[in-house]
Amino acid sequence: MPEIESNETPRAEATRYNPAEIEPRWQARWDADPALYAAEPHSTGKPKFYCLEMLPYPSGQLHVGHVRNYAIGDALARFMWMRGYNVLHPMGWDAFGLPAENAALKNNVPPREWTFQNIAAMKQQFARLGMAFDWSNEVTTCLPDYYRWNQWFFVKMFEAGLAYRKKSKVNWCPSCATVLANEQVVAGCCWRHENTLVEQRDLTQWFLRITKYADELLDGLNTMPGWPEKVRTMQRNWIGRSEGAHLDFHVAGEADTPAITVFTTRVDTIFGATSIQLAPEHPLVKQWALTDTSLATAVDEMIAQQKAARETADLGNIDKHGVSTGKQAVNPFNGEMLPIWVANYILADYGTGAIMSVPGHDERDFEFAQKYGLPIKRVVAPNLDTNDLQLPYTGEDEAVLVDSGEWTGEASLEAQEKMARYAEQQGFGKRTTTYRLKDWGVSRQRYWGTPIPMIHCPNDGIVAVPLDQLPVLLPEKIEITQEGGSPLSKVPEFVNVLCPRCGGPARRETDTMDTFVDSSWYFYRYTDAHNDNAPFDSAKANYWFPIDQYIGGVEHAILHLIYSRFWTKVMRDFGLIANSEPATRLFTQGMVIKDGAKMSKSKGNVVSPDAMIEKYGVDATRMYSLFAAPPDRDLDWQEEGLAGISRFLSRVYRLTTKFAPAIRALGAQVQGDEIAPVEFAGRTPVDADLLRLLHQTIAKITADFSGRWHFNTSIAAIMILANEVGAHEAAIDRGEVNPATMAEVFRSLTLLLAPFAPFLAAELWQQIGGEGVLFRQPWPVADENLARENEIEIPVQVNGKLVTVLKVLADADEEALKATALSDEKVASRIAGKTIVKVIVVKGKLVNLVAR
RNA sequence: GCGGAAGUGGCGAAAUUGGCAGACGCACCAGACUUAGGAUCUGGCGCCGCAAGGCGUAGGGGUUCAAGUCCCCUCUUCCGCACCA
Repeated sequence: MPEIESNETPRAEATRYNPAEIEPRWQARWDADPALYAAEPHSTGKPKFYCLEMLPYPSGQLHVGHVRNYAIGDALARFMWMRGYNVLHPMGWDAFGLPAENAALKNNVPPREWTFQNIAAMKQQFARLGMAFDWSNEVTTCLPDYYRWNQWFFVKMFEAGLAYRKKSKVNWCPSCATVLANEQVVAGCCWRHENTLVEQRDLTQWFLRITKYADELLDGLNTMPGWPEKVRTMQRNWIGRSEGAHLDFHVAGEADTPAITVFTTRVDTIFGATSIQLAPEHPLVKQWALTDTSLATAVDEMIAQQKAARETADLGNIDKHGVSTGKQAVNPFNGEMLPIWVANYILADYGTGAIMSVPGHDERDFEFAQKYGLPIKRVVAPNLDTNDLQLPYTGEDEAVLVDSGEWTGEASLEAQEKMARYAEQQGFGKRTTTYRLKDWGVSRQRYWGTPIPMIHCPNDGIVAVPLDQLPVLLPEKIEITQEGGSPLSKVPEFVNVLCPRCGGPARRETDTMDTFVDSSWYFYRYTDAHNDNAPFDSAKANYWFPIDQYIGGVEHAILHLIYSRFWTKVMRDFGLIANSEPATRLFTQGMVIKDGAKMSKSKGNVVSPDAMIEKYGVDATRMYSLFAAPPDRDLDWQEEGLAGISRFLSRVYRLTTKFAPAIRALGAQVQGDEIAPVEFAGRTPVDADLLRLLHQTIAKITADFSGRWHFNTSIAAIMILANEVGAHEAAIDRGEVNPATMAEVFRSLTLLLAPFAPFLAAELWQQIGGEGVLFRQPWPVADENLARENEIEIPVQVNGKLVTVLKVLADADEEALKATALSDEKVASRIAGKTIVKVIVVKGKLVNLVAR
């Protein structure tokens, strides 16, 4: 029983909205029926709808951002059920990762135990929040029955040449004590440690050949209108395709030295090249530095300075400087001698780490040439007669070549193609495409991740663990320490194995996989999570895929969302699935902020959903997260607003429960969707008003779900409807409303509320005598005839300024509107003494009189 | 620097196509009920003005009978990328 305050009247008790009593009661009922939200067999003939929210990391606590994310997805899933779809709405845990190891260090609890405790706690929270998840295909990525398929994919990729090992410069986070992928470096710092600068280390690591799919990943973006343009743009920029050419410049007088290959997108400007610039890390620079101590010193300084700049996260603003090597290279197009320099603005890991410097037509080269007095030539101009052209001029679309030998007069864009072709014919060049995207480094020197299923054999080299020997289990007994290096390397029984090929002693790979591997394909596993023979059954995946709606934070625009697109393409090429893209529609919800700032423990502005739930209930908390802002925008959490939602729900509760006995008494009339038809003639004006607004509201909310997802206005519309019902409360009391109208209004109001306030809606559904599970009831259908207004208000303007608002019949034609407007007193006084030169009448919209 | 999004009352926001700017909610003000109110209900609430009326969607210009919405310029904020040749 609800707690009753000492001096409240019994009547108040009976009508009081008490979510603390209602919500746990319904939660218990739903928990007792695990099949409630389960997807149906594929044979039902219903259209399928795969509704997916990004799975959480089991930190142990849901925050209000989660509540918002899952409130959006849950509302959509419930709506789609009510619209008759077969909905898949699963959930799981992105359960590998560093926090579990940190917790182990701090609290001396094994990562596995910590993780499962957190999962249990968060699952409770999900249940308390009334999230309609189908747990029958729960995925927990740290369990062997999941990660064995990571290993399976890894071996398959290794066999297909998509997973490989190489030594390279990698990002190293000292706080994580592990390597990071390029995608995990944000502004020079670790994505998990905003203040920890990432170091560069030379290590041998495993990579996945995502660059093989660079073109497809890029071009596919054009076929994905259901993804936000922002995300597609970010991915385009990240992939960074540039078409250009490699050109070889021979070093003058050094026949034994290999030619310097530069990458350029502007072959057409080669007659304007006045130097060659090498990255400090370029192999030739290293070679020359061996015999040139001043060069060596200068280059070392440059590298040190770059490192320092990286530490202030100020790499882009570093002053350009360089040093001449004293060598010269030959321009293959005209034989000119170009001095070879080393410059700090040349990136070693983009293109070839060497460029031809064209100061006349590149801003960076211009800045550098000015500083060091290198010649600046003009070889491209908007037209042949341009003499006073300001350099650098970087245009190319409508530009022509000047002072470029036999190429003079060619259009810039055509010359790029022709000159590259010429270079190919002459053997000193090749047309090339360069990408910013690099292969995905997946090795992590950590414990709590998927063991990479590879074996290092002294005889056979690198050997994959045979598929039938998977999974390679992560050892349970391990001491987590803060020392560097892979923790697994300190577990002899893990490391020491026999080579699967020769049977001799060998060593297991001790690195684990990046946790983004886990999340790259988890949503396929949801379609068949208990499969012991394959990652999933293709028929099942092909039924559900692509995901119809994917919902998550924009922070994954590049990381997870590019990796999972890559993984999808790989699985397609392996013949496992038919789709090339994982999700038809992607929705990125805004952040939840507080007092204008991102919530963080250090700022002390974190809002706990538990506290909100305790005070206002789940329904109010969920509904507020949808009401306070459109879901794609940032939401500033204001508790006062939540109180407002709570008041609204109380009003709905009071009104509905007040009339519930009468509605129940109508008995069969309210069953299913069999509402007794309300005859036009027998309807009172109040009936007509209520039904009109009801059907307008149904139409609006239905449109919101299929369109812009502005649930803030959907909820506002429900409030307007409820307020209108409340305004007619006395009329209903007096019997001025047809009981069938009242029944329809309350019944539909409850159904409309179901996606947003599931607990209250379920309670009210029961109270008004609704049968069956609320979320499987058909969504109400708007009746255009009932929704139609017969009288509307039309603004009348004179010279574009509002003069009055007239009530007219909705179907009044233009002549009638004009006549009504002209006969109005206010209008007449406004146009007195003037001549009407023009009358603009927009039927159903307005009348504007132009008078002089 | 480049790319993207945005800028509307005291606050969160609304305004599918150019057509009554500020729906809905918060806060606030007044009143009712009340021993009491951080409950509930009623009314008010962009700014200036007693009013009539005027002004008003970051600022400036333009197109139009009509502009928050379309075009040009400027400013500010947030996000992403950041020497990508």
